[in-house]
Amino acid sequence: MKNRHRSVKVLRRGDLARLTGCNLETIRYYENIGVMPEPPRSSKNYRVYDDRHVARLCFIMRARELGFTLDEVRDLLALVDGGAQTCGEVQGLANSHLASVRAKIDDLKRIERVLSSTVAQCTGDDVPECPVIDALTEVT
Amino acid sequence: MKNRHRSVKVLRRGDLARLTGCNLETIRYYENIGVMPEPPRSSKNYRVYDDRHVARLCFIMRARELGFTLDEVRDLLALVDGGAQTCGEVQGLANSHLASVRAKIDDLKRIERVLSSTVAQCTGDDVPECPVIDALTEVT
DNA sequence: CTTGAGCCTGTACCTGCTACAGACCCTAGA
DNA sequence: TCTAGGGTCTGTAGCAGGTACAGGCTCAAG
Repeated sequence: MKNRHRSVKVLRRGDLARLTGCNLETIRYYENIGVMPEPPRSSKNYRVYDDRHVARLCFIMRARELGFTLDEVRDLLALVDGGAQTCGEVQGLANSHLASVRAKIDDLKRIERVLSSTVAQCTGDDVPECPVIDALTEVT
Repeated sequence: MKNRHRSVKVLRRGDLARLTGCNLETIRYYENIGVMPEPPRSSKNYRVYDDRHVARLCFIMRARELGFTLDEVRDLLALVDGGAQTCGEVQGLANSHLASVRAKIDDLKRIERVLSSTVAQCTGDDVPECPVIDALTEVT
């Protein structure tokens, strides 16, 4: 009730940041690179947001959490914005992203194997001989 | 035998790149950021490398392959260069790197689980309803 | 009336490279 | 001897995906 006597409370950039947990500057960055739309401005040139901006930013952040690149996010948004996106199209994007996630996991697992088996040979003593250094030095 | 009549064949930047498989420009970059030493120069100001540069660059590349950051590489090199590095010190660095590798794997596995279980619900049809979009849109 | 908070803009910084422009230098072939 | 082509040198800009700051407005509370 406390805002009844003046224009309805609008969301400014800081509000959007707080509501979504997004960094303040990142919001402007997303606008610059075109994944967030340019919002209307108040008379004092302040950005004015509404519920749909909140929803879109949440969408973007959720997609980023799932490891989609900003390019992929743009593709997803284009499909959604087109209104005529199909489950098949979205599934295609998600599947190719899934493949790259799995490739990264495999890479890291390989690294983990090499690293842990090497470290396991360490004595951990105050001696200069170290299997890790040997592994790095070897011209395998 | 073919170089006997002039000064011993020296390695230039391109040779070092070919021998190690490192990108030409990356060598200069590593020098700029201080992980490769500044090599001596020829009379015409060309960088002149030798075996030890080859060995050091291989060391760096191998560490990078194992996912060490350049900062971590710098630490490893400092220990090695110090001459008095101990197995315990190196093991410490390797172990903390290993922990971050494992953390990344866990992150990606979580992403993989969410993504694959969501995609599995897709019909893949030409319909606008899509579980992936729903998952991204939901204010969970 | 001042102080602090918020917003605006542009720009620089981060990691780990990669690529390019514009200048030299050197060697082999015609 | 000239020239074409490669190599090298320097500095700088670009990529992703942000983050952070300076310098200037505006606004509300005390």
